Amino acid sequence: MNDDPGQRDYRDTLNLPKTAFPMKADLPRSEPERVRWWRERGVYARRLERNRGNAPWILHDGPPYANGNLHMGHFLNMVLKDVFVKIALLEGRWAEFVPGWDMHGLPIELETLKHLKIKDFHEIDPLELREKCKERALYWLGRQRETRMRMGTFGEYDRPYRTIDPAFEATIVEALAVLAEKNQIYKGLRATLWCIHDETALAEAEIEYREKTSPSIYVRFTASPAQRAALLDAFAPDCRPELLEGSVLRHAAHDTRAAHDAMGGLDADVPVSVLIWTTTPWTLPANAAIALRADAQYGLYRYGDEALIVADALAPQALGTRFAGARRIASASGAALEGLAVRHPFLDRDSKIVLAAYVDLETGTGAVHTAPGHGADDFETGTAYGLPVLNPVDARGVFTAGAGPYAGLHVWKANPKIVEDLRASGALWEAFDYAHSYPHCWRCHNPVIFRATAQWFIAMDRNRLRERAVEAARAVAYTPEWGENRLIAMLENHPEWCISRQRTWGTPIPALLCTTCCEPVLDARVARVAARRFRAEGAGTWWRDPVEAFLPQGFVCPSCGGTSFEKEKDIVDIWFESGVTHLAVLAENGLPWPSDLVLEGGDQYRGWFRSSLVTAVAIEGAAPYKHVVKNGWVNDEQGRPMSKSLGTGIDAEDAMQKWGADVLRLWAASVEFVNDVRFGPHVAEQVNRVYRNVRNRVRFMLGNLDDLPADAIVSRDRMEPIDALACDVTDDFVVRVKRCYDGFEIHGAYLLVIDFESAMSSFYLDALKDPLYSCATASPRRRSAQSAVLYVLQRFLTAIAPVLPFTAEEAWQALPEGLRDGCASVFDATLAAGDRESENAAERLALWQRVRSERAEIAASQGKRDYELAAVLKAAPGLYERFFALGDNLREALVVSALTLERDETLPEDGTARTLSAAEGEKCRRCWKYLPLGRDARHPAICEACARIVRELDAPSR
RNA sequence: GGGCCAUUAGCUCAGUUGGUUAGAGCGCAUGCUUGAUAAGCAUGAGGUCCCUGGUUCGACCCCAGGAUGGCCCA
Repeated sequence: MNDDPGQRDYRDTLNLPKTAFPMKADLPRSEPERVRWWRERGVYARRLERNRGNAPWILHDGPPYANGNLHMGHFLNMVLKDVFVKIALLEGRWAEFVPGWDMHGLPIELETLKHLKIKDFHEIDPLELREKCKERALYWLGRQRETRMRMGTFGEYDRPYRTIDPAFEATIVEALAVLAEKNQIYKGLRATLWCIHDETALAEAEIEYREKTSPSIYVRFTASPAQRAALLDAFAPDCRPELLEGSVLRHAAHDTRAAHDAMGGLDADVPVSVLIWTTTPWTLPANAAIALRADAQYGLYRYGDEALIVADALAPQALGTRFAGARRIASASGAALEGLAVRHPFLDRDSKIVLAAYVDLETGTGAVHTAPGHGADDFETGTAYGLPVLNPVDARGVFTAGAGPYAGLHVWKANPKIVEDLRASGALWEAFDYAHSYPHCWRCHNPVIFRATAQWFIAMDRNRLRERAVEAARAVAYTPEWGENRLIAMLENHPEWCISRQRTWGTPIPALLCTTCCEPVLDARVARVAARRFRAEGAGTWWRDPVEAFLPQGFVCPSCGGTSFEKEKDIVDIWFESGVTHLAVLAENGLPWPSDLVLEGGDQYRGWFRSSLVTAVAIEGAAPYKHVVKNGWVNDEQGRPMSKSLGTGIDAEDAMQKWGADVLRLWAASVEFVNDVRFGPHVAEQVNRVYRNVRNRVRFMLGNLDDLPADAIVSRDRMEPIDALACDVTDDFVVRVKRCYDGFEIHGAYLLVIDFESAMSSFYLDALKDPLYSCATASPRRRSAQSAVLYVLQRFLTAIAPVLPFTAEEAWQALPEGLRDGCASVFDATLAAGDRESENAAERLALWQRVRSERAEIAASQGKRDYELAAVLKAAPGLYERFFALGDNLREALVVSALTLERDETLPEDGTARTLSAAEGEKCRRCWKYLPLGRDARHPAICEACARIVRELDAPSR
């Protein structure tokens, strides 16, 4: 210890920050503890209970699929949902959140089969397979549930909804009953997307498009002699003069006789063919027609010893190198050729010439090979023209006897064989490999085929369902706004919804087959019996119990009156299951219907947003949600999609282990989530630094509140002017953050938070260090400052709590108990600005800004800094009054040792002028300001104010 | 091939109805501080606002075409 009073170290007489809130967060370790802490205390449940009775606000969870670990895409979506739920809770609304899981379906069934090392699912008893699938789904649900809670999300995790619950399965079947009653569901033969690997029909939402190389072939469909004559009759000779001989013909161009003359070179032995293009040779056995476009011009092209019919627009492309040697001798519109026919290239069958709107003039020949059994468009054309629906392919993709010489061959193996045969027979014009995007099964990733089978469909065009769905969609709000058009396009452009699947792991469609008349029966009464049984004992009863158990008293076949039935084996599409969560979850929990918000990735416009809307409109007559918010895709740091197969996917659990959930949650706020976003180690590190910023500033505030007794808190109207201003600024911050939150603008709130805390730190808190450190502990100046810091911190923590729940709670718990406003958790607090009169608020904020900019000017001045300076500040009259009212707070805020404020009428309105000079006196060893020192001989190195404080402290305690 | 979305500093993003010198945070460089210290403060460098045309007195902003990336659809 130094006895020289001039050398005394006054550090221990200051009020330096002190807090248990560590600078280093160690989130990966502390967060799981906090999750338990919240659960043990029932923080979410308590807050929800307190809000019950207030206005409800329900975010309805679209169920993630219970298969595999959660990745950053899940993280983004789940955290965003949680942020909105927490905002609503903090604003006092009844925001019960029931998380859910989609647990039936092919991926789990396939994974389970793989697990059991079973190749063909027909080999295992359905009930046994279902039991195994259930175990598997529950396993994944358990893991995902843990991960989801680890993210810091709140919700009813003890009673999530699960599509495998008996009550849920019953709801699904009840929904089918209602649809059956409303005549909204039917079984029909249609060309549906079919996976030959998984042996089931697929919905459009289960398709992904990938690159595939297919044989691209141009094939002649040659006319028989009689067909040839009819075709030539329909053609008019080309009237371009350079191709015609003699003006007479030009004038008689539309006379068929003249036409024949013009085609005089076409001897009877010159074959005439329609040239078609296809990339699916295997569908040729099912060809029934060739579709042309009514308004397109088709030319009859003479090449060598044959004549070919192709669309003029495509002739150069279709005829390729041989186009130059071809001569166009006649033309006809597509419409003129309707109803004619040519021969199938290898089967004893005609192929009829028909018209279809979808024939394009971009690729191919303008003459489209049409097989109603193997294409959706083809099927419609077939229906319109009464063409046979040929489907010579079985469930595994093997040709049946109907395919003639190709029976027994797998479709993909048949492709080269058919091409080879066509070449041998001379029907092939051209063949090459063609890379294009082709539909694949999104479960097994194999290419799918179109195959006509009998399936159950939701009839979109009965009862105006499609139109009503569009109308309902128009009544919904969207973020982004173009989501409305997107969703409506999905409703309008899609055919009937195929809801049946030929698998085991799902909810059975309670349909019967009448053994008398062989008609399928889906009857609401039967479905309701099934629903009752499902509710009581699960859907397994459909496989376990005899058909009689599902027949209502006196049930007979509606078609023939028969009384003998078999159960159908189809299960329902999982999109239908998740599409009725609004019925199973909202109603069953006593929550309002429709929900206020749904929030999913953009792929759900075609998925859950659509399926939910369709079932809701069909059953309830309205949309099941009020607002649709879409979040973007999570790509890697180069903007490329993350993919499991490329190993670029990032597991949410791993990321949380590395950076902590709060850092990642801050990332979610730092990006514009509506757009596609990027994530990777560099991005995470950047956000991590921002996080540390926030954390340290919170820590600083906590450090200065450690000794503030609750009864020393100064109310806002008795605070010093600058402190009251800080509260005003904080109120403004809260109001603006709330406005962002209420508009789902998390990123906007993030920007406000960054702006607010950095301004607070560099301006207010920085200037406040002197009063906080060097004023007497319990002095009015210091208590006022502390009270403002408390006010700022409480609001700040409440405002960031939705995004940074772990950190906000940790900081809240680090507050001295008396300073928590009676809130045991930050989630007991209310997100609201103070109730102070907002009168003159704008003026007060302007004053704050004005002081800030004066401070910035002084800080930027070269040479001297901080307390080395004394300032003379001249201000125009109006401003002078406002500055004057701040008293010594103005000097503090400008961080100078001395300030002279002068009124100057010559300055323009609101103008100021500064004169800076070296402060007189010497640096006080205690407060570091430059002041006259040594008035107290016992403390020669400190200023008078400090000396007074030190004397007080040095005095023997009473 | 079609529809939609995005493109502003190395990174994440602001940019009000078209109007002087396009901003913030992080990073980087330099300095200060060592009583927020693996922190805090200040200053600075860094931009062909994706490109090309057009409208306009004036365009990051409006229009047209194109490029790149993403999603969805065929």
